[in-house]
Amino acid sequence: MPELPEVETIRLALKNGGRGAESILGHRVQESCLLWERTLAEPNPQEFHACILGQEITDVDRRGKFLLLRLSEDTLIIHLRMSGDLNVVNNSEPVAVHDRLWLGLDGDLRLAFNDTRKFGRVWLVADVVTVTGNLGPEPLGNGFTPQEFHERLHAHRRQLKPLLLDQKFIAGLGNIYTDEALHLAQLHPLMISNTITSSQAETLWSSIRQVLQEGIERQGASIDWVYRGGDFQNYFRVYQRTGDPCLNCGKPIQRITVGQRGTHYCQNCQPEPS
DNA sequence: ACGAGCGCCTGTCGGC
DNA sequence: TGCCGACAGGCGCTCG
Repeated sequence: MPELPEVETIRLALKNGGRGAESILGHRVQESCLLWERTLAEPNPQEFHACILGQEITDVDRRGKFLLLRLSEDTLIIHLRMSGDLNVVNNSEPVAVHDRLWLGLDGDLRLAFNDTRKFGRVWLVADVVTVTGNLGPEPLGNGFTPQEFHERLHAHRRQLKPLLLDQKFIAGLGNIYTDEALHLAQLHPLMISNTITSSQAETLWSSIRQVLQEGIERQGASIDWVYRGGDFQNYFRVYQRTGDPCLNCGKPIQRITVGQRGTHYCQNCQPEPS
């Protein structure tokens, strides 16, 4: 479910309070409970329990779609994958149906990792880079320039859509924001990356940043049965708008499958590559 | 180097 | 009503 803007929204809520809960900063882990074994990628459950007890949560960062909970000694890394979410509740509340891992914190709080589809993963590591080391540039970071982006596009000969979804190429984009960025840049999802001009690359660069910023400002998108509180879904240009009029030209939005992912675009505004 | 197919999981929705 | 397939915001793996 969550892409960069949704993960960022969750990060800010954990760090500063929000989404109906208080900040987890400064709280100490007093208890841990793993309810679905495969949720914990590293280390093993015994070591995880022994290591995390007593550590204080000092900060909450993000790298791509990974949440980084900085603890006194280690970092708790969380990837929400398709259906994951993090909830801060009073410890007296019952454990929720799809909670897979929860941490009891001092101050009567519980941080619960809820994940219906069980695709999410959690790591407790000393060195974050062992998990996030292969990620591409952070699209909203200062180091991400149009020139470097153009060079990176030309270093591959791949369709734009699967390339933008590749976290090693750029970190944080998922199916929604990729379709939105390509439509804003007026580039066809099947266009081959090394045929892009420098001005097209710059347009795509700014489109990616624009849709991600919009998503963050709207506190992410809420779709299906999972509700996040954001309302970016009301501002989609193409995603899940198959057959609806393009907001630019009025022609119906098309849906094709690219790399097993539903892909939405406008035939008129995003012409087929020759 | 690249794309296709599949596995991992649970839930919802539309068609019959 | 029930059943059944398609589909879902992700990603790692194998294979050709």
